[in-house]
Amino acid sequence: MNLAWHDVDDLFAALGDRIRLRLACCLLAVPTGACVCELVDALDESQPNVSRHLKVLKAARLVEERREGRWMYYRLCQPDHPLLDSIRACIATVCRCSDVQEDVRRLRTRLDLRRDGKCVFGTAMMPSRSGRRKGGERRVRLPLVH
Amino acid sequence: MNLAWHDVDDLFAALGDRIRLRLACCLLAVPTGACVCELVDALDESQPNVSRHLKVLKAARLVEERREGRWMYYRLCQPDHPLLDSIRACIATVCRCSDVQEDVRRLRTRLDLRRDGKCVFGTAMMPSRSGRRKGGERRVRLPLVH
DNA sequence: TTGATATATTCATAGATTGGAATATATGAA
DNA sequence: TTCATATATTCCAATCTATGAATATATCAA
Repeated sequence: MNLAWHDVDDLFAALGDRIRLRLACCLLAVPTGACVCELVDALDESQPNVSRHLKVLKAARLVEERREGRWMYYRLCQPDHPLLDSIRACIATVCRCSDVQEDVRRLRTRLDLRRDGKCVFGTAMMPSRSGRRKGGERRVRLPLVH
Repeated sequence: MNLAWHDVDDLFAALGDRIRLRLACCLLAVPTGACVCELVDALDESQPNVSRHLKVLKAARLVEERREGRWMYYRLCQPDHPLLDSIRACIATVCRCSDVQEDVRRLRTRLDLRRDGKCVFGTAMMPSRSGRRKGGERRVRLPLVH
């Protein structure tokens, strides 16, 4: 199979951003996918920003999305090209060898809040590192029971 | 070994540009390195541009340089980290599966002009695809005999 | 020294990228 | 319908990136 230049450098450019690389590592750690608010809490970045960066990853065909009610789940695409296998190996190495471990740990904690394997909370359920959320108090919200 | 974010996304960003990816592929094909003018002819890009992009690759610690007389030879760094092995695998796949083959072919043709394994010509020894060089005629220059 | 030449850098500028703030959209529940 | 909420988008300003053109630097030869 022949790759267009267009696709190839977009692939690397997509990973050439800290936030997107962190997202990719998180998604590699959760093969079935994570929803936006879970990723927002894992990275402690704003929701619009996470959403934007996920869009870039999607445009590069690194991730795919599926809607489930109000939640959008993103996961890494299945590698359908040797290059994607190599890219995946890179992401795995970054996962192993960098401080992205913290993000993954926060993500796992967040995933513990799921009910029946599904996200039932919005964002702002995690203690913030950066004090981004004003007031600082954790919003208390009851889980939606389906 | 732990990687700083700084290093990691710079690495991907360095490859997130068409010209730099083409350069990386060319250098993978010539492990002992190629000089700037050979790469200029292989890619048919301007010398300042090739020089600039090589600088970015160097800053990302993907390539290293050595001077030999008037010529600067660039080559891929030896992988000293698992991530660099993975990155190399990516570049190799791109080499195999994309139209960078044309660049590598032109580079090999250019390398045939070497004497004793060293570059003895400047740029503009190759027929131009894009008609970038005004006049269009190939500059005739005698090789320097050392 | 002077001249030729391989490479690097500077300058200017067009275009792309980033991210905060605000807003829009989409879905589900009541 | 109306409200709540998960996600996406738009607007905007700041910043970064890419590249042509011109120039500077470095090396070698004479």
